[in-house]
Amino acid sequence: MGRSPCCDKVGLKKGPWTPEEDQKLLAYIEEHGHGSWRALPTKAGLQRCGKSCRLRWTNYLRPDIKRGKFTVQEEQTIIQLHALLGNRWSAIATHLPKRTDNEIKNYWNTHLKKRLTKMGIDPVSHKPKNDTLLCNDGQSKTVANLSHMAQWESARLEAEARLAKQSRLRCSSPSEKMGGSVESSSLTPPIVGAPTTRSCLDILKAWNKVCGNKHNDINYGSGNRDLESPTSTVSTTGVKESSTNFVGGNSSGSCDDGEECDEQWECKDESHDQMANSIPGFNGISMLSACIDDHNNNGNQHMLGGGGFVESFTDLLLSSSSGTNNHRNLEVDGESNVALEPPTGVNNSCYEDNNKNYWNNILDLVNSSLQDPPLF
DNA sequence: AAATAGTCCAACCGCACGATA
DNA sequence: ATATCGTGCGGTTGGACTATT
Repeated sequence: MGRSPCCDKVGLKKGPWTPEEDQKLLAYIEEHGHGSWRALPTKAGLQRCGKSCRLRWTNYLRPDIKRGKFTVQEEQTIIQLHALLGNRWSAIATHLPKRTDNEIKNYWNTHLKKRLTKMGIDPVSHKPKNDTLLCNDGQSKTVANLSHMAQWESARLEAEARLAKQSRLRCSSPSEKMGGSVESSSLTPPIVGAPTTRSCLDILKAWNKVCGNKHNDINYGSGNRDLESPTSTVSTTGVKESSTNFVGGNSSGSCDDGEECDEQWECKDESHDQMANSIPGFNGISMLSACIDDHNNNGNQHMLGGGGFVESFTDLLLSSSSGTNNHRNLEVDGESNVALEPPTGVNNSCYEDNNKNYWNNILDLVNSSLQDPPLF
């Protein structure tokens, strides 16, 4: 399959865009929509290739782009989603309204990656680099299970992104193509069940929930610590950012000293041992799915392998993000913290502890680092 | 004040993939 | 079935800006 050049390079301008060029592009798209990007430059009177125009539009000129500093919440979301999805910037961007994949990518590369590295966390695997903190077998198994989950969630997010794309393409009028309103933007497609920042965070909240509340008693000393601290307070900025439980409602303190962090990692080992001993053939997906299935209680999405798991998980997330929560014992908003009923017949606390501790530690470290300026 | 290093980010590049002829 | 087109995506670059020496 041959690949033709995106444009005739001769005589076309490259490099930074001038205000005049921006104006031309904006004016043209406002009036006609972008249509075929390849044909656009000629029609718009621009000495650029279509690709350059498209990039300029999607990354800079589009009206629904939020510029400026990333909030702590956005940072957390990026870290969490990156842990799930890896460098799938477009998928991550789908869950960060008004942010472009390019912007997120840049922010990751220039800020977050370095921050994690400095904290001794591998920004690729999101694992602490210091293996002595971990039980090797337990960690590898946990990560393997987690990886399966991430693959499913990744597939789901990609599907959502695809839907968003299709939805965007369906917009025929120029004004719609402009993404004139925030709600109809390509980043936040106006489709039922489409991802939003809210649902993104709920993924993590739900995971937090699904992966066990009993954990609180073990690791946080106080069983209702999440209750006490549903939000993350960032003292360096003086701004109290809302946050997810997932990232450790205890963001501002659990890792203030190394011992407590170590404690959590040690607990991970311990709980893994319990898991390994008590659940032969343990499988993270089946565990979570059983849990999800128990909550959905619809019986027809019985999971493994096919879309059942993904759909159930999605349903769970969507239901948890909706204002009215019809699922029993599932409340993910920080304000309420009703204990999640464990799946019947499954002792999953160990695995849950492993996963939750793992993710909580990452974000705890990030949060605590934010309060520790000398680190950065 | 000049040189150097570091940071940031817009823009480019090339590959991949779906749609279509 | 194949070739081509159009576009999206992730990786990388280069220049502007800022901080430090």
